[in-house]
Amino acid sequence: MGVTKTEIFTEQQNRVADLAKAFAHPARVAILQLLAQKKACVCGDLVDELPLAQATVSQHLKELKRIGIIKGEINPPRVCYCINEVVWEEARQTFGSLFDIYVGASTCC
Amino acid sequence: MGVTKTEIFTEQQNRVADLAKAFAHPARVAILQLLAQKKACVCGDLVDELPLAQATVSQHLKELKRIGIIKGEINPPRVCYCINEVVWEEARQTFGSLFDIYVGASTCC
DNA sequence: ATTGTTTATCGCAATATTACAATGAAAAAT
DNA sequence: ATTTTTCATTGTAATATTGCGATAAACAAT
Repeated sequence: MGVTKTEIFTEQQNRVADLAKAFAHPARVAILQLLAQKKACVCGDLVDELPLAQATVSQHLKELKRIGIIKGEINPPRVCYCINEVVWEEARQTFGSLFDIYVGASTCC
Repeated sequence: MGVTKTEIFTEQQNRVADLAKAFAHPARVAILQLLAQKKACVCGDLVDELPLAQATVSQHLKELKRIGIIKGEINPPRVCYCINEVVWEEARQTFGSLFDIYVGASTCC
């Protein structure tokens, strides 16, 4: 039905899924790469760097802000975006330990 | 339009997005955790472990196979699933270097 | 007050995803 | 041959996502 049954999974599983969603679209990967590569905040010129309409970029930014992995600081008339260091580290840790639960050496297949 | 413009992004960005999709739904996270925790392949009892219908689980498995992160070996009447070690490592590397491009210490925000 | 600049939001259209019942397919077991 | 078991696929329904034009909002500068 397009409706995910979040209530039947653990908090951790839902959080992993949400963090993964931040990277689950090439446009958002591109945005995050742009933000991560700069030391300073990127003030709005994301639209110029991406082959997408301003409304579309704004929507992806909104989703990234919902997840928490970026921050937006209003600096009228611009808005400056940057990586949220805390959540970025949370994501690094989360995926790090996730990948570590598989130790390799399957006995079959 | 619900249609991602894959052609306007790099191969790498599209691959990251695809790998992230494997983890972008709590049911798939649960499946991957189950498979990763076992040494041996899991032969079909995934449906019993998950609060989802058999058809739904099968659909998620199909998506994970498309991405390549799991393998399915037919062993009639069962099918044994396991992590694809190569792609699992690819994902680990991919996300590892992705998280490393951000060095922290933003000068603003 | 008006204009210009920048970003967010709304509304719409199209496609994608999620979920499941029902059915089909494939092979072992009876 | 029929039944049973297991998994995939099909069909259907509902919700989510993606994309963009148009518009609104917020503020600076004139």
